[in-house]
Amino acid sequence: MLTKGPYEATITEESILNYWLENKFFKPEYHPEKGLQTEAEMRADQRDPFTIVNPPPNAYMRPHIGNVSGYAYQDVLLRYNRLLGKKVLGQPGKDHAGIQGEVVVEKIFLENKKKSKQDLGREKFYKASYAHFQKLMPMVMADEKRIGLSSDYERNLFTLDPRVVNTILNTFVSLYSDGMVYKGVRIVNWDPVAKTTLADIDTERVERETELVYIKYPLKQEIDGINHITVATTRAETMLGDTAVIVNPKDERYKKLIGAIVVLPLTNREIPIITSERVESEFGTGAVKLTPAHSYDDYVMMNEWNSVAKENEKIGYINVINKQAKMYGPIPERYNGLSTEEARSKVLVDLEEQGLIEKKEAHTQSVMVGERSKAVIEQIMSSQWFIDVERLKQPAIEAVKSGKIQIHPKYMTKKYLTWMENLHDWPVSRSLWWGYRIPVWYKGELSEDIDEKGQVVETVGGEKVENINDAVNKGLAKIQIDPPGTTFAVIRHGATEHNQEHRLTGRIDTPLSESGIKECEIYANNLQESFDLIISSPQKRAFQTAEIIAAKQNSKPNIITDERLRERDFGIAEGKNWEELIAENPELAKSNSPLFQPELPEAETITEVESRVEDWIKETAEKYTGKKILVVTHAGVYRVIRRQLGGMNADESRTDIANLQMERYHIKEEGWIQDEDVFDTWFSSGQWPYATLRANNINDCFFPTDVMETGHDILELWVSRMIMLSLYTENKIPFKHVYLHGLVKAPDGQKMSKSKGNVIAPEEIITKYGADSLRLLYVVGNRAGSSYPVSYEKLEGYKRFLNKIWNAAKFVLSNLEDLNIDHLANTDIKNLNLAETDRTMLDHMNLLIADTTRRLDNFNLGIAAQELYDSFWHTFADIYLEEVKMRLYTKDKNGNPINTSEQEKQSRFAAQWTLYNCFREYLILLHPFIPFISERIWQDLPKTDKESKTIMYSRWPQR
RNA sequence: GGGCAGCUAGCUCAACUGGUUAGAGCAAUUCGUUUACACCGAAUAGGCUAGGGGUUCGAGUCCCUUGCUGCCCACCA
Repeated sequence: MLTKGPYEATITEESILNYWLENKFFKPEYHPEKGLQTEAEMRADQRDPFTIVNPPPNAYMRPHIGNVSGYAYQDVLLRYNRLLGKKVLGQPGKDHAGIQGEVVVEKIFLENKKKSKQDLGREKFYKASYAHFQKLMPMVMADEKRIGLSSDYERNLFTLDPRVVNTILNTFVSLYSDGMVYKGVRIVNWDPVAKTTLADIDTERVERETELVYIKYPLKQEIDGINHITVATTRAETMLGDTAVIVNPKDERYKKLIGAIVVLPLTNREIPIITSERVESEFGTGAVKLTPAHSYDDYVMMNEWNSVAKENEKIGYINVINKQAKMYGPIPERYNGLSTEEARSKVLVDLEEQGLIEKKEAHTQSVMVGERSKAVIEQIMSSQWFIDVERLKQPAIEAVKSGKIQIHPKYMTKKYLTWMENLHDWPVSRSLWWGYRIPVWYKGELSEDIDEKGQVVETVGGEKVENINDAVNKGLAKIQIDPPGTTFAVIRHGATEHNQEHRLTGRIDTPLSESGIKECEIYANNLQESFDLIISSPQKRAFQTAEIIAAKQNSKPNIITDERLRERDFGIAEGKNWEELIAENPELAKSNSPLFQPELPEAETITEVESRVEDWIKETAEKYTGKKILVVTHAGVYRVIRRQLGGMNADESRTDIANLQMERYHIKEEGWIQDEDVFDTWFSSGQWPYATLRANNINDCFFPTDVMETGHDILELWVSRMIMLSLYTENKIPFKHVYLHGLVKAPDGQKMSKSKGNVIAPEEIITKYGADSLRLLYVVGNRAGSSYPVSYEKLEGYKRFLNKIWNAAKFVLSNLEDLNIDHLANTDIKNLNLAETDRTMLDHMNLLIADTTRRLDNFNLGIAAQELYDSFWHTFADIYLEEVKMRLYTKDKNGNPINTSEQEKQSRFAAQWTLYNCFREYLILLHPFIPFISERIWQDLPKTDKESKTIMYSRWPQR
């Protein structure tokens, strides 16, 4: 029974959550009538799918109240669609968080173990970080559960999970083979302390007092009595790398100097005067020294100039600062090796001596520093991996323009399109250890140097390479998932039934069972690897398996059979020879086992099998060096092969799809070194929707997904990438709708941030007001895209609303106690003696159902929730319940029986009927928003046998 | 500098494609109530929807314009 007194949200919610989890209601396998199905049954289940891939939160820290808000919106949609009768999947995940993740973990190691990442070494650091993240993930997941997010936690995935690796890396390899990946020299933000390149987002700006120095650059030839041009700079030392002086083409003062040659002081290099609209004539002298290698703006201006300039007028860059932030390259010897500050002073002294300094003035400059290291960022030229987005962006623009993907709120569409249309090539490499290491292998060490002209050059094993294609062509680089060498991927044939009978007949050529074929097909569909060759046992089932897989391979590999892979004795499957097996189980000898059929080869001992398999491996590895081979055989030989390969000091990895396990063994070729960089996190999270579903082998039933729900702040960074990569890899849109929520602000309206110390933990709110109240705060009256502050007044109000529902439930249930629920369910509305107030209530209900449905369908969650709130409280509770009371009571104040006449009884029944139906519908309508309390009351609501035991799988009311 | 959004009751926000008298919560004032709920109910007050102009039978909503506020992008060498 519902307890008397105020509603105890926290206690109730915890037990309801356990009830849901224990019954596996969050799994798409759960069916309202059939209960929990197997994965195969779920796959065959004809209900419409509905999928939301949850944006993966950072796994290293517990989310704050704003991070959790998204789950509330996602869950409203998940639960609503479940009530509509769909097969619903919420796919959760946790993010490794790139640079932030690396910094956080390193700090912890430094504090706890007094070891830096260099002390640990790359491999150990990665493993330790992985373990650390695995430990933290359940904590982050606990918060997701607590807010009620009804995602399938058993399918939760970490972004670096081995099951998603192949998908992510494969995309890069295939982008490369489609000519959409290149390595190019580009200006980067280099953090000389952290020794890494930084994305702009990982930097911040600080104000610094400095001096703006006016320097005279002499002209080679005097023009109209002018013999120099004066530039203003705060970074005099970079003049050693100047390649032009740039002025605004409209600036009258310099018009006649455009195209003139300047002799750069100190180095005596000759550089031209060129133009750019970007130069502001009012600042300094209106003439700017151009150092494309060390200033992002200059770099941009160089590219712009070069894109329109004639071939002989193009300018280049000269890199004069190295990765230690020291002066380096084609510069006078006396500056070599100085820090930038030392060089600046020295340059100024030298210029002063030559009388080239016109004046100095104080200037406030904002300099870029690393967000974590606080070190001054040097912009330098470096070779980076890029993805050419030209061919990716058009389909992604089209998908949104055509309305195949809809963005809510609609005005954000423009934000997306503007960003996409201005999108430039995407630099995807990051100098980190924590992430997907770029699958490129070099024959010898890759090194990046500055040559005598200040140009970035790369060498592989000491040999200079022009670009990555050049390196590949020369055999110095390979772009592939596995390390160079021969790869054996081993699976056994696809039969699952292993009853005794099957095993006994299995050794002769029986075909795959129906379920075996199905299993193989699922496997082949979900296999994210391509093979050069398939080698199969000549036995039927193995060969069939090989054929099914080969048919799904884009590389169309040949299948060859090898007699040595034949399994001759089922006994070795158990690791025993047949004699031992019969000794254990004498019944076998009496059976019709083909084991005793004379036409078959003799059974072997394990040693014999091992020796023939060993021969085969050696021969194959030699014959097919550098290939990737899939080996398909029967279970016993399969095990022997694995054992043998495992003993060959080879790298191992394993994937399981359906009931089939694949183990890969790389027999590495000596001398190959993998690229040191990892991918930008957006490269992996940009593949998250299909990468997760593939890893769980359910891409075929749940992709494309229905809704991507996330904060509007990462529309460009994340959503755009998912659309591009999905259209490229899957040739499908990743989702049909994008719902962008606003950001939750602190109670004072300020942005919530750790540094401001105004971060609120969800736990804090939930223990005080309940998860349902918090969900209402997120949803009620808020519209997509708009930010809103945390309001304790509102939370208080929503807590009271829950209490109102609780008490209304007590009233309704206590007045239905004498009711036969089957009788009520079978009573037609026409036979009821409805009062005016009943009809008004029922009409109101019809309207409410229609409104709520329409609003949820249109993603107007805030209005839907608002109307439900108002309707329940002010129409149902305040008006209808009050009006109906006197008809329901069976005793007056003094305990005397009332409502005893036949007419009164009929009226009472009509009231009960209306009360029951409306209340029941309210619970369902409210359930997506406040799942806990609605479920708790549902448990006590009288129900017919046909009705779902959990409100999660009840039916959305139809009108 | 470019783009986007916002400006509505004292405060925080709604009003879905133009359509009754612009609504909630909190705060305020008055009254009531104990067979669901004092974590309640009823009522009152509070608005030239930032200013100005336009389109329309009709504008918070569409167009123009001015002024603030916030966010994103590009940023002074």
